[in-house]
Amino acid sequence: MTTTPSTDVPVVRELAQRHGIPVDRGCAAAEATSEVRSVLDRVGDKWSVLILGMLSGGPQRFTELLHGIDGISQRMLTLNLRQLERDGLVSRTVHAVVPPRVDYALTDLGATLLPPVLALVEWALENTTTIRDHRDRFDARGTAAG
Amino acid sequence: MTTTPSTDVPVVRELAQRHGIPVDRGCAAAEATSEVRSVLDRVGDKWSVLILGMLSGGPQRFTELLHGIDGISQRMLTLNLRQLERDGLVSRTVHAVVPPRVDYALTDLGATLLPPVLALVEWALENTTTIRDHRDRFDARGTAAG
DNA sequence: CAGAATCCATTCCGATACTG
DNA sequence: CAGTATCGGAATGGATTCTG
Repeated sequence: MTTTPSTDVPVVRELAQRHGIPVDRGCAAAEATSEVRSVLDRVGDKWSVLILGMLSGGPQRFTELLHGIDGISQRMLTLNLRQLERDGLVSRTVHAVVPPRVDYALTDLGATLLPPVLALVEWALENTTTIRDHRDRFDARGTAAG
Repeated sequence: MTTTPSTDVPVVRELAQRHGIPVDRGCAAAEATSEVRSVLDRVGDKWSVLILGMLSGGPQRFTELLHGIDGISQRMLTLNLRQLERDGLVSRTVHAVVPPRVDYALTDLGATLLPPVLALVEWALENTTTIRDHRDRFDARGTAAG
C-alpha cells in the first residue's frame, strides 16, 4: 500500500479513459490507480475472498465465520471484516442481546463485487491443471540443471 | 502459501462442482482451493497485475518493464516475472546477443487471465467514489468517537 | 460471544553490490 | 543488459491474554 506510485499501464489507461478519469501522460490515472490497487489488494488478501464467499450464502455471525473459514485466526477475521466494512462491502449489525450477537452480511456493493471475483475463481478452477503442469515442468527444469 | 486449508465456502463449492471437482463435505475441494488461492495471490501481488497489464500491449524487455512500472524494484520485477513464468502466464525469450536481450510476453494462458482481471479493475474504477465515501465516513465515525 | 491488545516469529522487500 | 546474492528494516500474522 503506502503510496502506490501508479504506472503507465496501457490497459488501465484505456479503462480509466473509458470511465472519464483524466489521464495525464506518464501516469495512468494516479489517483484511481491506488484505489484500484486497494481493491486488488483486498482480493489478494487471502481471507477477504473467502469471507465474501461465505457471506454470499446469507448473513453470518462472527463465530460462524471463524469456524467456517478453516485456518483463519480471530485476529485476521476481525481485521479483514473491518476492512471490508470500511470499504462498504460488508455490513455489521450488533444485536443488543446477551451474549452479544453480531451479524455480518454482504452489502449491495459487496454483492456487485462477487461476480468479477467469482469469474476469477472460475478461471482458476478451469486452469488448475494447466498451471500445475507448467509449474511442475518449470521446477523440473530448474532441478535438472545441476 | 503454506497449506491453505481450504474452506466450506458455498459459492466455491458450487463452482467446484460445476467443474467436476469432487467436494467431500466440510471442505470445498481442498486441493483446488490452494490452487485457486495461488491465483488470487498473484492477482493481489501488487505488481503481477501491472506486469500483465504492461505485457498486454505486446512483448517488453526487462528494462522496459522496470522503467514502465513506476516504483518496482529490480528484485521484485525478477521475482514476479519468475512466478508468472512458472505458472505459464508469461514467456521469457532470451536472445543470444550482446548485450543480452530478454523479451517477456503474455502467453495464450496469460491472455485468457486478462479479461477477468480487467473486469475486476473495471469494477474498482466504477466504484472508486463509492468506496472512498464509505471509507471517509467510516474513518470519521472512528475519529469522532473519542 | 465478539472483540481489543500485546508479544514475537516469520516473511517480505528495498537497497546495495557483484556477475556473465 | 539482465540478472543473482546478501543484508537489514518493516510489515505481516499467529498465539495468547484480557474485557464488556
